[in-house]
Amino acid sequence: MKGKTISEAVIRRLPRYFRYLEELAEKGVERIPSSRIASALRVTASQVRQDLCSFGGFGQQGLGYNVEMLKNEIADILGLTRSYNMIIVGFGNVGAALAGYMGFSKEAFIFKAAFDIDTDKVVPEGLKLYSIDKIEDYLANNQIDIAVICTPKAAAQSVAERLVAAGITKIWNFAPIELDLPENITLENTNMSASLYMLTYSRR
Amino acid sequence: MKGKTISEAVIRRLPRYFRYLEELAEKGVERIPSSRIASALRVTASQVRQDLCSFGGFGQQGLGYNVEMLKNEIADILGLTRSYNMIIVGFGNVGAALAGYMGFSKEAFIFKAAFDIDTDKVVPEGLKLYSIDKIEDYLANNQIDIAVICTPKAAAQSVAERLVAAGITKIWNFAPIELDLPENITLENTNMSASLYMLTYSRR
DNA sequence: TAGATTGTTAATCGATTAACAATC
DNA sequence: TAGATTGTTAATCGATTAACAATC
Repeated sequence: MKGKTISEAVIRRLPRYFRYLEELAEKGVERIPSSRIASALRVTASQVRQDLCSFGGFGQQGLGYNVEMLKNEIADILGLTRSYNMIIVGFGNVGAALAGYMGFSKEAFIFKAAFDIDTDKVVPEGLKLYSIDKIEDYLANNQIDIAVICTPKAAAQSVAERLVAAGITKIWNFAPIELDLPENITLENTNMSASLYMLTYSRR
Repeated sequence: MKGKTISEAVIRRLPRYFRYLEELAEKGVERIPSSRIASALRVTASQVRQDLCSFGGFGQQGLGYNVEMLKNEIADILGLTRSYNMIIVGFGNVGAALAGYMGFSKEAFIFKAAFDIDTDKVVPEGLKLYSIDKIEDYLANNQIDIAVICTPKAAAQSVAERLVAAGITKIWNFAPIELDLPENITLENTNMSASLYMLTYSRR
């Protein structure tokens, strides 16, 4: 399977493998068989092997996988070996929560600035808050990798277009709307309501 | 296709249809063909028809779908015709953001109480903050549908177990850990880091 | 009626699972 | 060596797309 492009389905599982491998590494586990990864993440051992094999097998027959090696390999595939400068557009509840969220790797994801209509809002130490008018100015003078849109629905599309025009290629959208952007933009949507609906929908 | 169980893949798309139909309804659009839904959501018309047909066709040949009717039908399937009482466990950045988030339907999702170790935190009007020790007490005396876990990683599993023991069956987990819970619990995970990794991973 | 568009079946495509030879 | 476990191929399963008759 080496050399083939990795499917979206596999990529979506990589963060879970990664998180689990981090835990194992912390605990000092050195080797792990696919069967244990599988039971921890509630998938099949076959799928684990198929997934890991798709980007080049790092296991050893009879011994399983080297935790540290596999973790590093996945980090590399996910692009976690470098750091990313980020800005937040729309500093309401969601924007503020992200800026203060402790779950992100502090070294890998650096919140540089936030933009809002109201520039009097309180921001965490180290983060700068600018008027939303200043987006273009700021992006012309600062190298930013990822923009996070946390504006209300009505503002999101126009903000997104401004970001794209200013050279942003990776957008994380929290506004509850389908953004219409060029093909070359990498867009990730986090739809809070949709997640909640998965709980209100009763299976079976 | 009527009568068959609706697949997970279809269910995951329903919130997007729903959101789009809400927009159309607001604009006063009365009928819409599958082709237009498809282009708005960037899926195929065939898939839209297949999806909608899977829970009983509500379209009319030659005329498309009645927006209001379809919206109500999807709301019904997603369980949005009633309201849900919710509690938040762990009132840090994420918990506070959810409590203040304006994107949820205020009528359908009602945040009743929050629980934290620190009971001196500021909470929005109408929400009560209790010590985390009071969870069992509270749940014995209040009918709660959904519990949201926003604690740090280390506390999440034990909090989840306490919630389940106290009768909670629907859990929305924001803590960055795989919770191990009984089969009958409906669990929805929102993994912020995973979403971000989808942006750092470079396609193509 | 003619045109549009659904509902649904069949064909295709992709992803998951099973199986097992290779090998540590 | 014997046991364990991978890498990988083949089989299965499910989801998406295509096609078109039915019908508004």
